[in-house]
Amino acid sequence: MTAADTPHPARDRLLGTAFRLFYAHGPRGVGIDTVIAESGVAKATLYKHFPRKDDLVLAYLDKVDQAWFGQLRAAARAAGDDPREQLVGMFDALVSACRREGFHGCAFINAAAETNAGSEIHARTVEHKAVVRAWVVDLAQRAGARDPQMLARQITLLVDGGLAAGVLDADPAAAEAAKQAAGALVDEACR
Amino acid sequence: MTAADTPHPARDRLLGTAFRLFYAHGPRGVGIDTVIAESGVAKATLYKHFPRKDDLVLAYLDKVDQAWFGQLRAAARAAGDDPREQLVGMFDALVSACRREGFHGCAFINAAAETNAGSEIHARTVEHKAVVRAWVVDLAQRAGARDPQMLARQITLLVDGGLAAGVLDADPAAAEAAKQAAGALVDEACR
DNA sequence: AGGCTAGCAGACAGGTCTGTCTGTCACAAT
DNA sequence: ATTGTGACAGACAGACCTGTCTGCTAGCCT
Repeated sequence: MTAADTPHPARDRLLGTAFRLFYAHGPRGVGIDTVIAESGVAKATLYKHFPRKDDLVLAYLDKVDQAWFGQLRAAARAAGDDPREQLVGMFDALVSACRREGFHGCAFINAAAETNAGSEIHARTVEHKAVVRAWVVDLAQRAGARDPQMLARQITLLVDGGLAAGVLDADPAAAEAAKQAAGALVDEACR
Repeated sequence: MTAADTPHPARDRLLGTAFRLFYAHGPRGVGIDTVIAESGVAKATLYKHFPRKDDLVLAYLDKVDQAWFGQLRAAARAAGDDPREQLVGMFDALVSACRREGFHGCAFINAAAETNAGSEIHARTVEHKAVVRAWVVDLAQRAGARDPQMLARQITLLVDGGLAAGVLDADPAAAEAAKQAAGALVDEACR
């Protein structure tokens, strides 16, 4: 077993390190030199896989998207089959995220905050939020909400608020409050 | 009338320019050279008033705090004397903020996103959010909420969510959804 | 055996950033 | 009139950041 485990071990190491560092300090707060030093990869190798730093940032955001969206769906699924329960249950992902060591809010919002609107990073963030909201709209429809668009917006607002609060102090109480609010709003919208 | 209008005209010009630039691009995205060029102030003058760049950033955040908190209170007051109405009315500040040209989310969250936890800027942000929440807790108490702490947290979550969404697309629909959600939560909490 | 690919190591250029320092000017108050 | 102060102008050092380039090593496939 030499190095055929994955097609590109160095690439994976880079992405893993970038994930950790970018999330902790923000993409702009981490230099390329730090990434290569901590991942033990040569600079030329990095630039072969990711020609510009932004390409690495975008790959990082894709990784975050998969991870976070996955957690959200898993938490919803764990709440049962009723879409109404799922809309509330997804907040368990927020609660556990707040408890996780090193939680620092939403990687997308943090990244978007330090880029000019119109950048690729900005666009990718908007896209991510749109995908999540579309999923919530679907849940809201199946839950029988009178105005699924409105309910979905309110739910995602609560999620984003909880994530934003997490940049400051990762207080699980805020996440619990969001969950309770979601419950009330879902009841209201389906009554 | 020479230059005795204000004690320090250059300082005011610096702060005004910093406010505009820091809010648009994030403190880390704006160099000192840009600030002095756009405000027409000498570098030495800047460093006399603000020994470190962070001091300028903190002064900027104080300015934001006054402005935003003022808008929030004004919107609440405009909604009438009933604390219940005020809890909902404050969201009009969010709605108009979203409509304003160049709206770019919450300056505090954006600033905090690009600093390591533990920095002065981070602390100032936490403080700001605590002050706002304390004010909302007071309103919730006077509104007769069963659990004022909980309601206040939910209201501030919605505000922060709306502000965070504003980093991406300043959609007034999100702010309106937040306002409606606040109404439902207030009703629920005071029933 | 020979060539190809992936990767390591590190120098280098060109730019930008913060913060310091020197020197000059204008005005106001003593 | 002289002295002090607030401000302007800009050079400078030292650090850091991105992205390029040159060499070298080791395994794999033909």
